[in-house]
Amino acid sequence: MDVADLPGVPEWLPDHLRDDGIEELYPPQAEAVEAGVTEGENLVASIPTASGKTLIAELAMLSSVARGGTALYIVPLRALASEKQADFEEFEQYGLDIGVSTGNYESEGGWLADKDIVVATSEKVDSLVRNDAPWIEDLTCVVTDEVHLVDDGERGPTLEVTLAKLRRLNPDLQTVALSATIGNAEALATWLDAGLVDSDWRPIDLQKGVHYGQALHLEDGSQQRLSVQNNEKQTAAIVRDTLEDDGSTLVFVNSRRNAEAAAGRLANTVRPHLTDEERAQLADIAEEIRDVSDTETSDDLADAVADGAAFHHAGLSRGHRELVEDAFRDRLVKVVCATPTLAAGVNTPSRRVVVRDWRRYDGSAGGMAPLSVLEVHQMMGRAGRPGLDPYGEAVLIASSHDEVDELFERYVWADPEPVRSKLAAEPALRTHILATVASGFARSREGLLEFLEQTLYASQTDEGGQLERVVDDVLTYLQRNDFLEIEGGELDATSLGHTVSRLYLDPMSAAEIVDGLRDWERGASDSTSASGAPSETPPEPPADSGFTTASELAEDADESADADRDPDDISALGLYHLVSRTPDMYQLYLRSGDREEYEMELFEREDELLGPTPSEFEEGRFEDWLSALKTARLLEDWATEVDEATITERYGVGPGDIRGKVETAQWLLGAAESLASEVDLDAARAISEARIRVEHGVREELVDLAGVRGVGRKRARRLFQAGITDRAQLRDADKAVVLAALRGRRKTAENVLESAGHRDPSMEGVEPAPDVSVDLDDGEDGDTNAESTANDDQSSLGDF
DNA sequence: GTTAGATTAATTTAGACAGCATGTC
DNA sequence: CTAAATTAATCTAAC
Repeated sequence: MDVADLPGVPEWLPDHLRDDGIEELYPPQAEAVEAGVTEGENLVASIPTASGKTLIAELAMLSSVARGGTALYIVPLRALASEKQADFEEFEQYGLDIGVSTGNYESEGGWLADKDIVVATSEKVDSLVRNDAPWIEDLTCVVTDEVHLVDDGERGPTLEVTLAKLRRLNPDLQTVALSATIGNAEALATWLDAGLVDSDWRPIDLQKGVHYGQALHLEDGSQQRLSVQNNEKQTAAIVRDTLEDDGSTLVFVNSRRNAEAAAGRLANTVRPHLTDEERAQLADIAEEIRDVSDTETSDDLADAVADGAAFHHAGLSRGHRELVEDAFRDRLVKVVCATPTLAAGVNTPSRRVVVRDWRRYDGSAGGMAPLSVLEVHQMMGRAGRPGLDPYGEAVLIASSHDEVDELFERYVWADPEPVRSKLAAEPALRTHILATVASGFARSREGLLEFLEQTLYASQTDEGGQLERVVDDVLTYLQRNDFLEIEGGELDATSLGHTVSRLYLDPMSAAEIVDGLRDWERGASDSTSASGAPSETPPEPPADSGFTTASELAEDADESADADRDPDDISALGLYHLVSRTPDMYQLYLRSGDREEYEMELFEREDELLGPTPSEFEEGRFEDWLSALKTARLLEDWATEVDEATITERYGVGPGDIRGKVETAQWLLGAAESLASEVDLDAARAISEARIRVEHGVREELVDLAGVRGVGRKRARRLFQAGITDRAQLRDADKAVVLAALRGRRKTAENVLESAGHRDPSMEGVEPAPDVSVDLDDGEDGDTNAESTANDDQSSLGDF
């Protein structure tokens, strides 16, 4: 189909596409147009990655906007949100306004209602619906990227429920859903009353194959000789073979450690193939990587990158990931060894893809479980860069002759599994039922069931029995914990329930937080193994309404516990532990030896924790309590300025993990603050301080300084040591002292003074004061070596 | 008694969304 | 219903 023949699109679009070198639509795109995407029709497109999904989305959104509407593009990852934003900003030259909204980033330039196209994560959309964002009703077109994720047990239900809500709020809404190739695309189409484009077409050829021995067996029956020399591994042989053809390779492995080890080994394979020019550029990138953070992970990565190899996993910080992705796209880095981060993440195509490990540890499966066909196909789909490579090849590695056949059967020739709704699970419904009632989508049990009829789950099952049972269990739970009231068949969210729903908390997290805080105020301190019934659910609040009531005061007398404790005495550790044991925080793994270590720690600091310690005989709960303590300790270390390298080593995590924990803690502490005032508990001040400290990673005395833009934990500490102890002093500070404290970096010093509001931030002609020491004496308590870091880079996590 | 090397046992294991309210002399 | 790659611990044999 010629781009000139597109019905319903803005008149500038054909020329714009031609400027991009697009004269003809790809076949699946043409099918989509024939099915009416540009004319407001619903559509499900189940097509391979890199076969032009983005253009289908753009055609739908642009034509909808041309008719005077507003479009929403839903993505599963924040990184994808910014990638799509960059794509769509091309249209700003035609007067379109693009907005982004995710948990940690909101695009500037005013209200989302003024935007023509908004990109957001599914959770953010859900949250906006819960908070009655008015522009939701103006939407005319919603595009969902990677809809096959409705199959995901944790996050799938959110997407499912959110789509159902959007469609219910606005029956005329055009719904376009983009999916990887899946087994049952027609089920999705039925659910969404949509036309279907289901195609395997790809713009460049993809050959799947299996390597074994000295040969690469391809799916078309042919074989390529691909010999393994001396001691090298199969993967190395494939990488070498690709390099000889001047191509790059993406290797998927099943653990972080494997990714790092493989990258280290493959560096030796790549090194001899680099030109001097490439070596020099790679050395620069390696330096940038070292500058991102001062940890072992960072060093290892830099070493590999200097040789043209890299690893990529969630333990890397954002900066690391971006440097690796960019260097790989620029073809400087020739091999990336990655965990699944790269399979689902941003677009990083490669000539060849190697799926080295096809089994991955899965606790719930009791060992190594084979990856799903869908997941392996997603990885393989990264092979072949449109316009750059003549073809793509995706290779599985077999270690025996039998395995060759098994891999062909299991993955090469296999169809992806059907997608199935995971909505009928209690944790998912706990959250979504509360939200559905709180935002008025349903006011009775029947209304609730009727609403749930509009989900994929309902369209995939015949008997509603299972769903009804779970709904009733959840309603009971929500009522018992005072999130919902049920009166004469009428459902109503309590004020607490409304707050919880708007804060986007799992009700169970909210219950844990409220109970913990209340427990502290009651001063119930005879905690050891005194917990009551060994039930999974947290203790119930009093049956009558309200929380701080006379009945509780009476309880105090009963227990003859300590007098009420001062909420200001709640320690940061106590609060970090409280939010860490919540289902919204994903826990750190307890390694061997950790158990004893944190049992000791628990013994010493039990008084600081909120709520009764579970008995050691309640295996699961006690373990959770300990691993929450480990997480809490990590957060406490961060908030006492312990060096990043020390933390990564002490807890066996990467710099990216610290960031993740800190971010989650920030969010949950913010929510805890709101909850505390909601239920009239007086802990807001203590919570707020703990939150700000973990946000900036500083001790109490630096909180003010670290609030200045451009000042993170390290610079704040240096300024403090130089005698500048707060923002006001910084504003009127002696420039020589500031410059010395910032290790003579003029530009940095100017920026800092400017954001502090200094009347004359210019550093021209200023010399660093000689008597200012700039050595960081890390915030260690002396139990481990505290090495001071050599560079001045900010490990502040708050850049966004 | 020491130590290099071999054998065995234990340990570890992917990823990542969300609140709120903005700032200045 | 299921594993594999490291790493730590232990053992062995030669000196």
